[in-house]
Amino acid sequence: MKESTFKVDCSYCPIKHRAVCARCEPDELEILNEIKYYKPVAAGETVALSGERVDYVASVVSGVASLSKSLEDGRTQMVGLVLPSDFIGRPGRETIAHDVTAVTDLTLCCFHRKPFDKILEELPHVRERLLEMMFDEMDAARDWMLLLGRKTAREKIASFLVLMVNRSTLPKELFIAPVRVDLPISRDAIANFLGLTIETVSRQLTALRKDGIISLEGNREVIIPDFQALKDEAGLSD
Amino acid sequence: MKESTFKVDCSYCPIKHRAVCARCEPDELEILNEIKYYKPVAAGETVALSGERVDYVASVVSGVASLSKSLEDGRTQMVGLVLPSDFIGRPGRETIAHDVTAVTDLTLCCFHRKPFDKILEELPHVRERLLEMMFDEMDAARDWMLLLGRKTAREKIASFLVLMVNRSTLPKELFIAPVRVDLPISRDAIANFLGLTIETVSRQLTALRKDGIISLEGNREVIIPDFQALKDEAGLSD
DNA sequence: CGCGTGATTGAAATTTATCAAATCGCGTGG
DNA sequence: CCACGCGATTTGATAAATTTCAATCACGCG
Repeated sequence: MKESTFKVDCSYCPIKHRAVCARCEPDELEILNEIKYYKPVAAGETVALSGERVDYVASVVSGVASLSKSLEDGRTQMVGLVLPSDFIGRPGRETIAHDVTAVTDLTLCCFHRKPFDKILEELPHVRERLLEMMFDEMDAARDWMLLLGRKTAREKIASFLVLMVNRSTLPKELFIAPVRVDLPISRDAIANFLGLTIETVSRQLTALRKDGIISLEGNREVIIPDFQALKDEAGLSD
Repeated sequence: MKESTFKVDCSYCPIKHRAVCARCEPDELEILNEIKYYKPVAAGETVALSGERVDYVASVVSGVASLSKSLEDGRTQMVGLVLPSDFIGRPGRETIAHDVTAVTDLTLCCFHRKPFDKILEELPHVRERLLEMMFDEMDAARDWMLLLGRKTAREKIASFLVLMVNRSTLPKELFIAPVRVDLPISRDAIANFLGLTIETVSRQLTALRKDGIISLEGNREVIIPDFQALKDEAGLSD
């Protein structure tokens, strides 16, 4: 695989305030800048497979990726939804334990593993920010476990929609009903996210529509007339 | 809450090789030692509730604790099983997002939040080790999500038993069949761990027993004549 | 305009939960 | 040392939720 890679000035970076480099001083940024390279990935492409050796870690600059794990018979569960500014990879370890797939077209800001490991030792602000991001991810994972283990199909769908709204809509926009969300992933991916089948996802979406909680426009757009009503369906905690 | 707290010399610490302080130099240990205090917690007691302010973080020295989250109607999902050497709490944040309960009698090695936050900034080896532990926890959480979202009840039980064996048995002991494990938690806790009901847990244990995969001795002891056979039931990946 | 992929709908099967009752394990007091 | 009692566990019958299998529908594209 020899795709075109390139480099872009950090000062224009859309994720500079939230990514792993967010806390860096200019001189630290310069050091990171030297080892970084951009890498585009087309939607649907596999970034890495479970067990594979990956010689870089990366920040997602734009696009959506998914992390997933599978059983031998093909059942798969998404275990991470990776949005812009999120970090991919594990410093200090060569292999990964899950598949990474580009859900949409993706731009990665990659760092070769070796130099990045060294940077982690030398730049406290990177290590600090990475630790904080891991804690946030852990909190999200725990919410997700509650969803997977205990929520009903309807609650799962509602929770998912609430999550999508929270991630894509500015807080103040929530006061102007109705809210619109664009789903970044297919029904199949939603099913893998929620531990359901495609059919159940579809059925629950129509059920919510028939109950007036949402309306659907095309396959990827959801309109929510009353966000609170949707949250009530989600079993709270989101 | 005014329990007896006390302090113990780090050199006798049973978890010194795996805890958050594992990488510390003697002088770093000394700094940690100054702010630490031991705290015993009785089995069944609540260590902290979701949303509560907690003014310390801690390592588990001995015993087992659980992290769990609940929906308003009482459905509960365990989101973490905390064993000796594991770390509890989130530096840099005052409140926690899940309940923490002592499953067995517990000894905690606590650090007041404020000084610990400062130590995180000053002692690179603590920060480094904590980051590594978080990555491990994240990996475990992702395996757990696959289990919750996609495994059948039987596979969940088998996976749980495999996990218990791996955590409590030395690798070389696995070659000497049969393997014995002591379950650290009740059926109810197992159900909360696996996203099942008590009844299903009980039924699947009986089913595995009838199929000759395990045998049960009392309520807390499991004997596994053929560990590989059990792993086969777990759907691998564990 | 037909094809193909993704989504929806329907009917039946399966898994797991729920409700109810019996039994077990174990510590306690006689 | 043993009967008693209580909580934990197991077992049974039934109900509910979700999956599975099958068919149809919708829409973008060549």
